Parts: sequence; structure tokens; C-alpha cells
Amino acid sequence: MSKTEARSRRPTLRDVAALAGVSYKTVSRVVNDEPGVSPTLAERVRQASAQLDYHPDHTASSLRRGDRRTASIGLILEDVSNPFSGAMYRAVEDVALARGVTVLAGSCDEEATRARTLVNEFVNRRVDGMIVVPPPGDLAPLLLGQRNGTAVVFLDRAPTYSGVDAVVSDNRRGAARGVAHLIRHGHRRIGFLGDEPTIWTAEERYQGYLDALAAHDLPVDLDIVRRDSQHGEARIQAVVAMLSASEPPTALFTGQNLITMDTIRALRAHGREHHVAMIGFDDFQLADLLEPGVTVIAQDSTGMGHRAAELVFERIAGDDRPAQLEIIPTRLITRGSGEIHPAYPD
Amino acid sequence: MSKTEARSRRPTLRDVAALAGVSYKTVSRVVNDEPGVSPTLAERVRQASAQLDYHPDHTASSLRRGDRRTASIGLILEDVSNPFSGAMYRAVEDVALARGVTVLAGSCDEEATRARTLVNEFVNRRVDGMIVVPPPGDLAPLLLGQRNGTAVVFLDRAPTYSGVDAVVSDNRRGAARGVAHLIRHGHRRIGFLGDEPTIWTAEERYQGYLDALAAHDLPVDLDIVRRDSQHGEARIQAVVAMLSASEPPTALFTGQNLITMDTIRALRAHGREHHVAMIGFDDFQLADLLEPGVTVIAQDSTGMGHRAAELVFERIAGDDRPAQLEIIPTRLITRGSGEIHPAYPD
DNA sequence: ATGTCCTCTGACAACGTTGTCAGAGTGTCT
DNA sequence: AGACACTCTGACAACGTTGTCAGAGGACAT
Repeated sequence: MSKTEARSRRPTLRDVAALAGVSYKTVSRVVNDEPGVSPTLAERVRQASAQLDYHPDHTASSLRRGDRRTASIGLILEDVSNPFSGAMYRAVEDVALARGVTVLAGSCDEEATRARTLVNEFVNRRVDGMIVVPPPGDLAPLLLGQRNGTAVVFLDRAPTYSGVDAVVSDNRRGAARGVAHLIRHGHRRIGFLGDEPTIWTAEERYQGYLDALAAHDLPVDLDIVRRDSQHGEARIQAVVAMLSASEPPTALFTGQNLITMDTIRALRAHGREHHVAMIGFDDFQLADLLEPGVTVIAQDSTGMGHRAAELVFERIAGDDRPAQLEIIPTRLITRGSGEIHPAYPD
Repeated sequence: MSKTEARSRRPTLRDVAALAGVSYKTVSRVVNDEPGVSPTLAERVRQASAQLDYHPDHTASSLRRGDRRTASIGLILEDVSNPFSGAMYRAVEDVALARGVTVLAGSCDEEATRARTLVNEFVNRRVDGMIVVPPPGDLAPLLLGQRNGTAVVFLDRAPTYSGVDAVVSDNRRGAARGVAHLIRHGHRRIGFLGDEPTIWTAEERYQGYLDALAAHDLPVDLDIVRRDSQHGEARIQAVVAMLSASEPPTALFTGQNLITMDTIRALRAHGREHHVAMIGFDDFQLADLLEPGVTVIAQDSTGMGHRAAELVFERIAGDDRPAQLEIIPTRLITRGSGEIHPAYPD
């Protein structure tokens, strides 16, 4: 009741105009700093505006305006609460803020339907562009907005679909470099632990693993390859099992943050953390304080978010070059776990 | 050019109406599932709508609609890329999604001006409510929206200002409990490392520290209290200096995540991590894998975000009880660092 | 045949704003 | 004095949608 009243009393151009004794169009001019209003009148309007605490309605404005810009972009991440997503988000936000653009964001948890809901939502709100970390599955629905002129940029994962810009890490070469690093330290039997093949980055990193083995004429042994989306205890048990097998790997390459952490737990549980080498894809906080320090292939998450945001704004500004694929380099950070030599060279 | 065309070609009710051979109001009825459209006609409209890939313009709709709801809320955090903020964000998002509400979020980096910019932005976009982690300083500008009927809930920090709902951790009692835990393990000389007093949570936690000392008749020695916002190396050096003084503390209580990590580095640098006890406020990933494991006072960040979102939606729905202060309990998690006994009991 | 009621549909105004245009008022030049 | 240019202001339509109301057409009872 009082709520509704308060809401409806939110002052409009007309209210300010009535108070200042001018037409509402004149108020509009003052608010938008349009030329052609005498200073005296402008001042009077400004006072009335301040007195009523008037704030222009951005939605009404963008409805009427010719360019149809809402000065907002949508961002779809895997999960805002995960630090990798958070870093990209922050980078996007910084670029957007500098342009006075608001960011609408959502987490899709790798679920295509949730992503679809978010895209729909964003399209209905007429965002000027979208940055999407695409979940596995059919991507066509995610491009729904694009057909009507909404710019779309994929982030972190590059679909095979060709008509869309994408900004990704150099997953394959990064992984290959990490595995090569292990090989250089004498390892011949290197296990791989990654996410399911349906996740694009997981597949790329696995290919990098294969690349490195092939480059050094090492065989692939699927007994020491795990590609699934287990979490926590289940994953730990799987790793422990791999380490307890008759011919255990002397080194491990882990394809993702959470997997790296679970693997550390497994190595500890088995008392092998100082004997089995390990390199993880993606850096994380405190990796340097663990014993041993964790060697990683670090992604430039901030750089990726930054670049994706720049790209989407270029598209919004009218850039219509063919779709770009930007590959952001990774960095090998040695901290100890990746420099352990094999206990039993074969 | 082609961009503008594409944009302007986004189909409207009128386009669908023209294709279906009905008036645009009828299309509106079908889109909103209003009763009173014959099934035949409805079907024809639905086909036309699908054919043109029509999507209703949410902004135009909420402009016209009586209730003035935009089905969006604003969220102002300290920094989206920090895991504590991320967890709260995710919780808010989940509650909002369940109600079909979109979240606009921004980071303010503890800066009042940035927060003010975001609030203005949100107000101009007519969000239905806002959840704000208030930066230090004058909070009045943050309440700007409230006067016009936008619901506001403060999160993580409770201003002394009385007219606003707030959801906070039980900072003071949590800190007191942590310090008491150290005292119970025999410590009499416990250092405090916290953020600047202007930050509300930092001050609360410091009060908790004082409470615990007072409850056990221990003196406060400001030589082993540091309250500032140094980061990284500077902070590490300060801690090392404290540990190297003539009467070093036998235990440390750290008032925040990043401070805890810097302190761990300092203890390591000094080789004292197994001799000086430490408890940190706020849990963090991998705290259990460090040596020693880090004992913490854990906050329920998800619970806080969840509750704040529920509160804001209750307010939006018209609840006008007096402002609530919700205090979310904390949890002591023992992992080793807090259970170290003093090397030199006095 | 006429009146009454109901179902379905469309015309129109309105939300708060901006784009367009015309007109009022002032000043300058012939 | 009259013509002209210029500055300033306001009336009005329009953006895409929904709320309101009136009317067309059919079914039914009288």
C-alpha cells in the first residue's frame, strides 16, 4: 500500500517540469545537457530536479532513443562463485564500467537449459551484447540473440560453430608444454586426469597431453587416463586406485583446478606427494604454500575476460569483420611438484 | 549499417500481428496467456510469432505495466573475483533465478564513490531492490533509492543507520570464540592482525578479540596489534617484525582471509609455523592441506547471501515490518594451527 | 423479429522518455 | 517600419508494450 504509493510517486519529467514551471521537454533538455536552454531556466530546472530527487528512467529512455541501446551486456559463466569465473567477471566488469555499461550475469552450471534460460532473459531485456562460456551441447539456442543483431562472444570455449567470436586459453599447447616439462624431468609414464570429453577445454587439454606423448614417442596407456566429472571422495578414490595399480604412473597431469586439488588429497592419502610428480592446468591461490609447491599451467583469466569484453564492444560499435578466434597464451609456473624426478626410472 | 538494420528489424507485436492478420493487442494477449482468445486464432498467432522469432521487449513491458516491476535486483559487492563475494553472489543468484529475477552486480572495491555510481546506475534502471555490501564512509548516498520505494538490504556489514535491513556474520562473538580457543590452549600473549577500523567487520572482530582477552583478564598490548590495510610484502614484513620483537606473541588471530594468508607466509619466512599458533577469521580453500592445517572461524557466506536475497524479496513483496538485523552464526573449524601450545609458557 | 447476453476482437490511451517541428520573442540590419 | 535571423521554448508524436473500453457477431430466449 504505502509501498505502491511510494513507488508511483517516483518523480518524472512532468513532475519536475510542473515544479519549475516549464514544459517537460525543457526538463529533458536540461537533464541530457542538450544545447539551447537559457542558463537561468536551466538552473531553475536543476534546482527543481534536485528538490524532487529526480532520476531519469533509463528503461523509458532507451525505449524511445533511436539507437536502441540499453547500455547493458549479459555474461553467462559456469559459476560466479568459482575463482576462475570470478576473475573473468571482474575483468569484464572493469571494461564495461569504463564505458558506462551495466553487466547482467548468471551461472549456468554447465547446463544447457539453464544457459538457454539466461540467454532468453538477456534477449528479452535487449542487452547490447552477450559474453558466454558455453556449456556442452547444442549451441544453436545460445545464438538466438545474434540473429537479431545482439553481439555474441564466446569465452573460454570455442565452439566448432564458425560465425562467432571466441576468446580462449591456449589449452592444447599449454597442456602439451606441461606434459613435456614432466617428460624433460625423466618421466615416461604420465597419468592424465581430466573432465569429461564433452567439455571443450577438457578435450583440448587431453589432445595437448597426447601431442606431448607423441612428440616424445611415448605410448598412450588408457589405464592411467581418467576423463570424467567425479568430485571429491569418488575422484580421490579413483586416483588412489591408479596409484596402487601394478604399474603406477610416476607423474600426473591434471586438467583442471578442482581435479588438481582432489589429486593432491589423493597423493597425500597415499603418502606419495613428494614422490609422484604433478602439474595442474590452471593456477589457484596458495598453490605456492603447499608442500610441495604446485607447478601449474596458469591461465590469464583476467586477460581473457578483458579481451572478450573489448571484442563484444567492438562488435556493438559496428565492427563486422569475420569472426575472430583469440588464443590467450598460458604460463608455466614451477613450484616443485612438477620438478620431482621419477623414483624408479625404467 | 547492416548492424542498425538488423537491430531495427527486431520484430515487434505489430510485425507478428501483421503476419497473423490480427490486431497487435491480440498478439499481446496470446503472448501473455490472457484468456479470451479463440484457440484457432491463438494458434495462428503463435505460428507467426515463432516464424519471426519474436521476443517480447521486457523493458517496454515493464514501462507500461502497472506494478512498475522490472524483475531485477542490484547487488553491490566488494569484488566479484574474491571467493567470499562470489559465494554470496551465487546464493543471491539462486534465490533470484527461482523467482525469475535478474541480478545486476558490480564491485565497488571498498570505494564509496564507486558504490555510489553503481547505486545510481541501479536506480536509473529501476531495479526492484538492492543488496549492498556497504563500503566504509557515509552511507546516506547508498540509500538514495530507498526513499523512492526501492528495497535495500545491507549485507556483511551493518551500518549504525537504523532504517535498513542487514544480514551479517556473528563477527564479534566468532572472533571472541577463536581467541578464547587460543587462550584455552595456554596462550597468554595473542597478537591481532586486522583490517583498518573503518571497515565495520574489522572493528567488530577486533572488539571480539578484546572481549575474549577481557573475559580472561588478559591485558591488551598494542605492540602486538596491527590494524591497517597493507597487502602482500609490506604486511608480511610487519608480521615478521612483530615475531622478531623482544616479547613476541605465542599466538596470532587474523581478522580476514588475505591477512591470514600473508601471515602464513610470514610465519614460514620465519620458520615458526609449527610453533606460533594461528586462527583466521573466514575459511578458504585448501586451508586443510597446508602444514599445519589452518584453524578458522568459518562464515556461512552462502547462508548470508541466501538470507539477504530472501529479505529483499520480502520487502519487495510489501513487507513493512521494522528493519531487521539478521546475525548469521559462525563455526570454529579446528585443523591444527589453532591447537599449537605455547612454546614458552610464562 | 427483437432484445439480451456472451465471446471474441480491435481502437485507443498511457507508461516516461526523446526526436521533430513550429512558433514566440528578441535583436539587427536595411 | 519591415524583413530577417537567431535563440529559446513547447506541442506533439513515437518507441513497444498493456489496460480499458466499446463494438462486432453469434447464440439464445422472448
